[in-house]
Amino acid sequence: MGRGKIVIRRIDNSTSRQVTFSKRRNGLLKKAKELAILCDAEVGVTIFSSTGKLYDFASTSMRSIIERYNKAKEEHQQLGSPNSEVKFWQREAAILRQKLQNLQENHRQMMGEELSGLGVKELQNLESQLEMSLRGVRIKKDQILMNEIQELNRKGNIIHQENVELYKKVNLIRQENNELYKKVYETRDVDGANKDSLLTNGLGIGEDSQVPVCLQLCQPQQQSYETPTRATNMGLQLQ
Amino acid sequence: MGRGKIVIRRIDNSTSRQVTFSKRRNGLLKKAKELAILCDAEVGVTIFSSTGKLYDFASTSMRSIIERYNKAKEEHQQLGSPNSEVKFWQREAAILRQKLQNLQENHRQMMGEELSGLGVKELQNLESQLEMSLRGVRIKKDQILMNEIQELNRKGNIIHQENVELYKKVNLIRQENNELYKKVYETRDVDGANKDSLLTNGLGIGEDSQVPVCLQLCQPQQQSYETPTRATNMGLQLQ
DNA sequence: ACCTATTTATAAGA
DNA sequence: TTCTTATAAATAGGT
Repeated sequence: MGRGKIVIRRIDNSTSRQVTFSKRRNGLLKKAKELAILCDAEVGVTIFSSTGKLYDFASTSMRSIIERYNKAKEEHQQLGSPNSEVKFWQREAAILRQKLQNLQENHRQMMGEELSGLGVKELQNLESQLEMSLRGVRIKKDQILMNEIQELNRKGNIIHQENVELYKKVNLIRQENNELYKKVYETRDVDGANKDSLLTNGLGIGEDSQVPVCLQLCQPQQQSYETPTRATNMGLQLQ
Repeated sequence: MGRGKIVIRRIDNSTSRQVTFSKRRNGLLKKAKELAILCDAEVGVTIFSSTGKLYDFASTSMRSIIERYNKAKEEHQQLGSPNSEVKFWQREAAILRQKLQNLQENHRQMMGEELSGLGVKELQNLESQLEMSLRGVRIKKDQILMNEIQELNRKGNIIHQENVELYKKVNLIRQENNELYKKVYETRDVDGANKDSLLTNGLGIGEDSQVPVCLQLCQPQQQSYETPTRATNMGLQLQ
C-alpha cells in the first residue's frame, strides 16, 4: 500500500528500513488496539527494533498477558499439585474475572446496549428498572437544585437585610447632610466660597447631583418567605 | 477500510464481532510478520479472543521475546519463578477486585442507588444516560412486540383461510344432505321409519336442529391485509 | 513531518 | 468459514 508494491523481504537501505519500521510499528500498534477494543480481546504486542529499542502495547497489562500465555501454553506443567498457593490465586482471579464479565454484561444492558438476547419479559423488567433509576436520579437532582435555590434565597435575604440597614444609615447621613447644608446655605452670604467643596465631598442630595449612587447589591428573590413583600421594592437606590 | 466506515468501539453484535475478530486477527498477525521481516525486528503478538482462545505470533520465539521484554523492563524476576508467580496472582486479584468495585459503584448509580456523592452535573449526565438507555430498551421491546403481532396476524389469516375452506366443504355436504333428505322425504310414505336415523347421523340442517355447530376458530384480525374485508364475516357458523 | 498515488485491509453482504 | 466487492485505511516513495 503505497506508491509502489514491495516484496516482503528485509529492506537493505538502513534509512528507509528505519522509516518503514517507524510507520509500520505505529500501524501495528494501532491495529492491535483496535482489535482489542472492537472484539473485546486481550492483546499484547512486543516489538524490538533492529537497534534493540523496545516498543509495546498491551490491552490490559503485559504481565497479565504473559502469565495468561504461559498458563495457556503449559496446562500440563503444574497439574500435579506443586504450588497450591498459585492455584488458589489463579482460581481467585478466574472467579473475579467471571464476576467482572457478568457485571459488565449487565451494565451494558443497562446502558441500552446488547439487547439482542433479551425477551419481552426481560426488556420490561429492564425498562421499569431504568424508569425507577431515572426517577431516583431526578429526585436527587431536584433536591440538590432546591437546596441551592433555598441557600441562594437565604443569602439574598441576608444581603437584602444589609441593604435595608444601609439604606437607613444613608438616610440618616442624608438628613445630617441636609441639615448641614441648610446651615451652610443660611450662612452663604457670610462665606459663599465654601459651597461647592461641601457638595462634592459628602453625599450630595440636590436634584442636580451629577453622580447618582446605586448601592443595590441584589434583586431579592420573589419566593423569599422571610421578607415582607413590600420590602422587595426597598432596594437601596439613591436618586 | 471496508464498505462502510466504523467507529472503534466494542462491536455489540456477537456474530459480527466474531467475524471481525477473525479477519483483523489475521491482519494483525500478517502485519507483525511483515514488520519483523521488512525491518529486521523481533516481534511478538499475543491475542486472547473474548472466548479465551489463544492466538500468537513470534518472529523468533515467544520465550525469547518475553525474556527480552522482562530484561528491558528490568523486571528480571523469572516468569516461572513460583514465588513471584504468587505475588503476580495476588496483584492480579487485587486489580480485578478494584475493577469490580468501580464497576459495581457505577452500576449502583445506574440503578438509582447511592447517589449521595454526585453533583448536579453528574446527575444530569446519569439522567440523560438513563433516558437514552430507556429509549433503546423501549424500541427493542416494541420491535419484538410488533413482530409477535405480525406473526399472530399471519397465523390468524392462515387459520381463517382454512376456516373459509371448511365452510365451503360443509356447505357442499349440507347440500348433499339436503338433496338426500328430499329424496327420503319424497319417499316417506313408502318407508317412514328411516327418517330419524338419517337426521341424527349426518349433518342435520333443519331449523329445529338441537346442537348448533360452531367451527369458527378465530376472530380474524382487522389489520389483516391478505384477506378481503368481506371475508371477515364469513366465519364458519352453522345456525 | 507532510503529501498523495497506490496498494492493502476489511466491512458488508451472500 | 470463505468469497466478493466497494470503500476506508495504510503506506511507499517523495518533498
